[in-house]
Amino acid sequence: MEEKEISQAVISRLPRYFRYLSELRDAGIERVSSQELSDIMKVTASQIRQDFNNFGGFGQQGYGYNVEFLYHEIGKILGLDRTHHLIIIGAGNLGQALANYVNFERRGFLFRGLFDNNPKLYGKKIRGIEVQPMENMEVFVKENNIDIAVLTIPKAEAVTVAEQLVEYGIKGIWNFAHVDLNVPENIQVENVHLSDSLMKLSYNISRFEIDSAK
Amino acid sequence: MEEKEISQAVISRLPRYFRYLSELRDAGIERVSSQELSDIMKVTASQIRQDFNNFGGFGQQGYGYNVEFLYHEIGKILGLDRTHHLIIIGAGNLGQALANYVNFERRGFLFRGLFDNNPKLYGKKIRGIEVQPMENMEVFVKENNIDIAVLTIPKAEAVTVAEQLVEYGIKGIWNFAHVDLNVPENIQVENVHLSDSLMKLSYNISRFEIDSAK
DNA sequence: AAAATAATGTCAATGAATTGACAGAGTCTT
DNA sequence: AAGACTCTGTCAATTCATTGACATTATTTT
Repeated sequence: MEEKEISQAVISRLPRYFRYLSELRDAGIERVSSQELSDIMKVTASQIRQDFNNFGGFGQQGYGYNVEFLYHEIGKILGLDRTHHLIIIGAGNLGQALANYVNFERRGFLFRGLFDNNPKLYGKKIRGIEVQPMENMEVFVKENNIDIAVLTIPKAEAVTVAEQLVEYGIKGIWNFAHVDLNVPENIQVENVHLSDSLMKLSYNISRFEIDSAK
Repeated sequence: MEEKEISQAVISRLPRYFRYLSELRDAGIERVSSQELSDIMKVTASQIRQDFNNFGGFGQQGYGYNVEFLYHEIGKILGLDRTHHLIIIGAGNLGQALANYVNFERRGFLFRGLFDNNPKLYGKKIRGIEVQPMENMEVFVKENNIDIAVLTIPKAEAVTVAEQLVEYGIKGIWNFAHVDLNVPENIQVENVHLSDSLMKLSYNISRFEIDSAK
């Protein structure tokens, strides 16, 4: 079983394929060709075939791809066939918003715990789950088989807390703190730097105005 | 004035440079070489020089870069020297969380309005700003010189609302709805697809486990 | 059942992004 | 003020990603 490393460029496109396939599926469509997908998604058919082929042949010549099958295969590749247990560290506005976001459960991401170091929040319930002090994290992570931690705390604390979580045995961190975490290679980090994203938007707005002034 | 198109790959890195420069600046550091930045940021010195050079020479041979100057230049490139007026459409948990996020103001992104179509929310105040019905959007956008709309509404509505906003004269959309918007070329869209991000994390966790089992 | 059609999987070509190398400009030391 | 040193800006080389082309295999039609 030869394994070639798959680039993050490809991985980044998978969720989008997954989303479109889910829509086709809901619409009751059974088969789809790379050309059809290409038209809908506005990417080249070649790229679609190339991307899918990284994981082996999901299609059939002369037929195309079976929507249901492809949908499930991509789901499996993305690890959506298994259940993840996640905790949220930081029960501020963003932490609470994420805790309330029910859709993640549909994909197997189960919200299990919510932590903060503000005593005023202790005991407050979100979707049935109480805010706990951060001292409880260690025991909670170990006893509840938590694999993902969502960091929605200020950057000053984020680096230290991340290191602790790694010690407790977490496997991945979804990082909303505006700082680069310092964790071992074997721990996966996915950053959501909202202000970076907003700055990119700002750049593109400015650039467009400059360009069109010419 | 020759203008070469700058790739989004470069743009995506600018906010991170900006962040590190801001930290160096706060630490009172006056100058920095591409090699030093390289060590701190874990990217190649060559890339740093290449990136900065897209916008003209900010450094000096034998000296390096002046932190303060570089910080401001990058800020200008990102359009942070001007003020943006933004409204948030969708006063649910995420919309409220973003509305409460004060740090954006520091960078010139001023939160001006909050809209929803749930009457129960009308009049609710966040940071002094009342939730308004979405029918008010058109007049509000035009009268208040709004250039950025933040979409935190369900995907079913997002596409239509985005089209309306474009008509009203918005220049950029920060899209948190899990759908691809359909807007003209001259309107900038920056997507924040949280579930895509979570799926990527999931993939990387799964992949690492598979890899290390070998 | 054969011919025509459709569409994948894959190889090759192109294009984009990153890295490496170094000449030359500027700084620092003595 | 001269020489040693530093570090950028930039060109070239390399690596990575995307696109194009097509042989092959399956499907559909007649």
